[in-house]
Amino acid sequence: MSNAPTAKTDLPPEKISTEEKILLAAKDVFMRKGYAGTRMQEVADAAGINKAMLHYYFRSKEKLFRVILTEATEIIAPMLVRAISSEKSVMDKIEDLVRGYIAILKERPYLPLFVVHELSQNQGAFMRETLQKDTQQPAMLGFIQQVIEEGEAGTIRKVNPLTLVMNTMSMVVFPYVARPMIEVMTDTQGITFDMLMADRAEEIIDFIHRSLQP
Amino acid sequence: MSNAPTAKTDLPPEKISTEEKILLAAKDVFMRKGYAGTRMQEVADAAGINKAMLHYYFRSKEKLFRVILTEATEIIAPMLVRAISSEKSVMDKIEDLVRGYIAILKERPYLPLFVVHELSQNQGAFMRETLQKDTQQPAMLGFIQQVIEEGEAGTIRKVNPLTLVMNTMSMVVFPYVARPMIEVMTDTQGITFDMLMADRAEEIIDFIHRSLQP
DNA sequence: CAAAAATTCAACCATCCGGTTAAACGTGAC
DNA sequence: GTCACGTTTAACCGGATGGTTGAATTTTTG
Repeated sequence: MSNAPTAKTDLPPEKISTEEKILLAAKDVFMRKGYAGTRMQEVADAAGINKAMLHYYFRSKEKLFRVILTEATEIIAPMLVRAISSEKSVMDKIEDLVRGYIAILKERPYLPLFVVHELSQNQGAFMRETLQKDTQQPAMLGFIQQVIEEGEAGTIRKVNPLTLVMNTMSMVVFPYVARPMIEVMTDTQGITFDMLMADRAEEIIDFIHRSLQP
Repeated sequence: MSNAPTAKTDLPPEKISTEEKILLAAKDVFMRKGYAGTRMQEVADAAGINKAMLHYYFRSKEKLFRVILTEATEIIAPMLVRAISSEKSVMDKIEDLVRGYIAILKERPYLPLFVVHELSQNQGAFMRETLQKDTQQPAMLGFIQQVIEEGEAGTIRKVNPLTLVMNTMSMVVFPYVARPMIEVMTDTQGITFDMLMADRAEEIIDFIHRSLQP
């Protein structure tokens, strides 16, 4: 699982290692099909290699899956923490949070559904601890405190901090989770998902901003 | 797949037919594990019957699954349509929508994640058409029109109707989809999911109400 | 009650699937 | 060249899994 082969994959510009090909293919298939729905053969085909190679680089389906899921969760939690750890006002932090997440989700639309689905299975059990550490930092407590303080100072209205965070995350993430359903409901009307999402960040920010008026 | 057996399942109060036992068990297992993650043996065990019975009543795993998924989607779409088909104001319809959905979700917390996950697989392809019919009724167009009219009349502020619906649905449904993650993030702080959800309906209504002020 | 129909079960089958093996291939070091 | 090492492949293995069968049992019907 270590050396970089130079093998026959000699696309002149990029020499992408077998290990990387596997990782890329596995990410794609696992994200779309989930752990249970993924067949090792399909990953091998997607990577353009033999099935045995998967077991050569990663010892088992579960090991390979863990790499992918860990990578996925390492994108989610830090983004939240980063946004609320700055020195800005509550509303500015919310703006950073909304814009940051939506930018990430535009690149990785399958990510939330994947993480949530696997976390609800025993498959995801192993990363609960990691996720807890990431999200239970002083940053979160500090933000909760800040929401209360600004509420009392009158910068924003008094609001339950957890409700605020939950509402924000809901509006940002849910459309990507519900994407298959949204597409079913709109695609006969000439509306594409991307059209709906084009100004989503600003719409959400406006919605929250109005709702936080003192 | 028709007659009601009186068999040995003689629990004095309720005589629940084998077919119903299967349906109940299948609902439970499919909802938690998804199609790919479900084993017919597990369904049989959960129903307290032999595996061959499943194939006697429903011919295959897929047939059984379709019954469950169809049932699930027949809960979701009509609720939306019903709420927005009344003669009430926009804000009152939103209130009905929020309270109605949350009542349903408290009974069936796995439902959204299940539907969305399967819909994103080819497994769910067969019911796209059904879902389209349900959600593209005149009711939706009427509601969109009403939001625009009330915006011009000044009852509420001018707002993109689709954004309003999407924000509402997001805040209502997302916590149930993200439940595994929310529980990971809060369970060390003595906060339970039910505590978070206790006043959720009223919090959402308040949030939307404030955001719709002209 | 006896024949017919519906229901239940244990055992079995074919296929799929994750994983293994052993041999072949390529490449860099000496 | 050739030895050693990392890499690749085809063939194979055993267990899990969806599905089948035929006989036994129970319920319904005349």
